[in-house]
Amino acid sequence: MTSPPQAGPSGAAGAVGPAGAAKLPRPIPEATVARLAVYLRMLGELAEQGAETVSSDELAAATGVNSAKLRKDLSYVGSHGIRGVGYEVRPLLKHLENTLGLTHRQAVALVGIGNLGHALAGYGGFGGRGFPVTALFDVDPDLVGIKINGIVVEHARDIIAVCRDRGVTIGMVATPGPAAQGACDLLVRAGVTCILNFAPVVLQVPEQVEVRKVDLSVELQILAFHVARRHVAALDGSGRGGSALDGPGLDVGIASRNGYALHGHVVRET
Amino acid sequence: MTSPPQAGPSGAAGAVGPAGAAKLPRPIPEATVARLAVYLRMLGELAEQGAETVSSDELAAATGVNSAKLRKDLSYVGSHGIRGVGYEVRPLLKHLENTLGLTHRQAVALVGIGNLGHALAGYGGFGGRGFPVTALFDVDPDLVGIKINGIVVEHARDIIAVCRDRGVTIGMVATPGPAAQGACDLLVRAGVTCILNFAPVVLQVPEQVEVRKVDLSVELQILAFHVARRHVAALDGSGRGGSALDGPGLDVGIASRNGYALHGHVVRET
DNA sequence: CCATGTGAAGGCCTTCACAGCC
DNA sequence: GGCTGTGAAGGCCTTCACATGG
Repeated sequence: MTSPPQAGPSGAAGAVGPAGAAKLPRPIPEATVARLAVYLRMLGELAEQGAETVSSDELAAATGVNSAKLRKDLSYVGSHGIRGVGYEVRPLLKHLENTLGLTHRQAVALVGIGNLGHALAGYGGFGGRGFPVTALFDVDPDLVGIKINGIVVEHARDIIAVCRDRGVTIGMVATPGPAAQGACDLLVRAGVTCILNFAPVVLQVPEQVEVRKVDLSVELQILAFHVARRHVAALDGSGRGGSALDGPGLDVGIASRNGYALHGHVVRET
Repeated sequence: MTSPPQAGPSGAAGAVGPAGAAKLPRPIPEATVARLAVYLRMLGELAEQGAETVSSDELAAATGVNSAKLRKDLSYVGSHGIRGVGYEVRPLLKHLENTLGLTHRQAVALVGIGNLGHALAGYGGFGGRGFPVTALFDVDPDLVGIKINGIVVEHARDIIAVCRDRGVTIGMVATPGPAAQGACDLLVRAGVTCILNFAPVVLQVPEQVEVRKVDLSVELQILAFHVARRHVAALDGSGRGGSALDGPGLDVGIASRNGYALHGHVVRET
């Protein structure tokens, strides 16, 4: 046993210099990596709108983070902002794509074509963002052989061969709970080192495999807790003292800071 | 600012819990709440297997966390384990259900019956866990009127009336990005205070509304980063595959080891 | 001037280690 | 003896505040 406690980022080794490499840039905090992807998307929208530059305040407001945090995040990737101006949209966009490893398309395999799996297979947003779903697997004879978005569903027993053949680098597990570990094992044996797990179980994986978990029931239960908490708080009748955050005088509301020109963006389904 | 740029990931103000009640001496950390739901599920499985008690080591291993963390988590909810033995499965299960506010079923509304929305609507796991999907909405005339799992899809213009009528307390937004804010606004006007957002945008909400975000593209991009990192590490520093663009000789490292991001990448507000 | 970049401070969370109890 | 419960220590991360520089 002793698999790393996976919960998002697993982790055992912090230092990324295994052998003798002497160069230590600044490691990028995990929390920062997650936000970089969000900045990236917003930068894409800004670029489509023709924006040349953005300030940290603008980009931070649009992505829902503190502007100091955004600047610090960008500093981790060696940002090149222009003082007094902001960041150049397109260069920054390219730079983040590089940092996140989005220079090459990553073939994705999906195991489990049930309710959720079917939706994931049909979701166009992945391919458009450089993550083409390249292989589909299930064990149900009624599913094996059908096509979804032009991809044939194959039997899960062929995971290893097919994934190797197509160069799959990322696996998604959307099977029922009891089947998830088996699917995961096959993906790992196929050489997949990053897995997105939708099944409600904790996957056991070798140390070098990264697992992230998306658990919809847990999300709802967390919200339920807050519903209950609100209910209790409401009985307390505390009248929310307005003391606005100590923001330096930018109390203008949403419109001015959030350009709201989301339209014109590629329509995707989620 | 009255509609604050959404706070950082999962940890702005950790204080969560009843203010005046004498029962819980300490507020429950947000991170703990998220894990309680995971413990709860595992306890359910253990109960089905007929287990009477579990030790913190066992439960921790099964849910992928450190056992000390688990004990501390349970201490926040005032647990009463038995020293030398462990925790009684069923009483603990009931206690966690109580704490998470799962004593009443929470009616859920889902806006956006596209690819993912359709899957969510048909996903049986919610109802079974106390979150019956009670209302479905879309604007597409081809969808309005059809039934999914016995629920009729209604037009999004009726969100306010229908949600109020059916006592919806939790909303899920699975629309395309540009439509998400509008859907969110209607839910809020209907009195919904907790929203699970699958759309790739940052929702602007009043302060008392809680939003959690599930962003599948971001999840994949985070994994892509780890693929790239592994690739670099595997090359042992000798050469970096011709990715020209970046500034300093940064080779991507990663800092954190402890699972902050639990399931999915999640944004909390309030 | 204005916005970036960053040391420093503070907060939340995790982990350790052991006292306490069954 | 075994396991829970918890103070204390340490780590990451966020936030502040201001020096820096176009």
